[in-house]
Amino acid sequence: MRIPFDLKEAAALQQTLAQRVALGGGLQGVRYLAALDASHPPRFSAGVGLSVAVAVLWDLEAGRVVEVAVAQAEEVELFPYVPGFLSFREAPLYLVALARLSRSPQALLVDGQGVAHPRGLGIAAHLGVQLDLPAIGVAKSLLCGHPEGELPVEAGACVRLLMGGVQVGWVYRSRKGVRPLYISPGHRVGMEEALAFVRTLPGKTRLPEPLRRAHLEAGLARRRLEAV
DNA sequence: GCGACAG
DNA sequence: ATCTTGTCGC
Repeated sequence: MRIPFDLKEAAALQQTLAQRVALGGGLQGVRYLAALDASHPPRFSAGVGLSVAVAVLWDLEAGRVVEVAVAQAEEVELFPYVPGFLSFREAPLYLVALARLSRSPQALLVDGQGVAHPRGLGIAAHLGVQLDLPAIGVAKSLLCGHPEGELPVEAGACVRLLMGGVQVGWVYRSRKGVRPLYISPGHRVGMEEALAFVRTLPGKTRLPEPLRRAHLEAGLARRRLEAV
């Protein structure tokens, strides 16, 4: 993956890649899913600190984690975090982690936005297009867009996420009373299908189990690597 | 110019 | 993203 020199070039690259995003299709037939999440060192640990990305291979049929692959890098070597350009910071690490899995996943579940992005290329869309795999973005907070109305407090409730009048994703209440999740297709999956798929995932907490596990593994791996 | 702003 | 125990609420 080519890392841009500046945001102007990065934005241009996103606009080009966004044209390759294919929206539509379901995930029937998919058994192995890769859940992606990353962990970065605290701000105040200026200078040194490792960033870690993990790819948790989840067996949808067995309903369990079958493998965990890790990729690391010095945080200072990574592209800085800038809202709207997250993929340039984390995607390179995800690509390494995915390559280390003994089996290739058939779809991706990424911690971040899919097409619910200023230029239509959130990290889930970027990875999906680059790997040509079905991908769905599951973000814990909103980057852009406006919820179409009030989201009911009940578990399972959802409202459309709009940008300029067009739907780019969903605001989804996974559990009763919890803050919503922002679901958007990344590549090779439809709007309805993306939400339907996330709803089929197991989990008793706000995040679907595969992503919750990825989040835990990323944090554990980072501290485990910095300890030595 | 002002507000918004994934991880 | 990360630092963090107990504690309030369903």
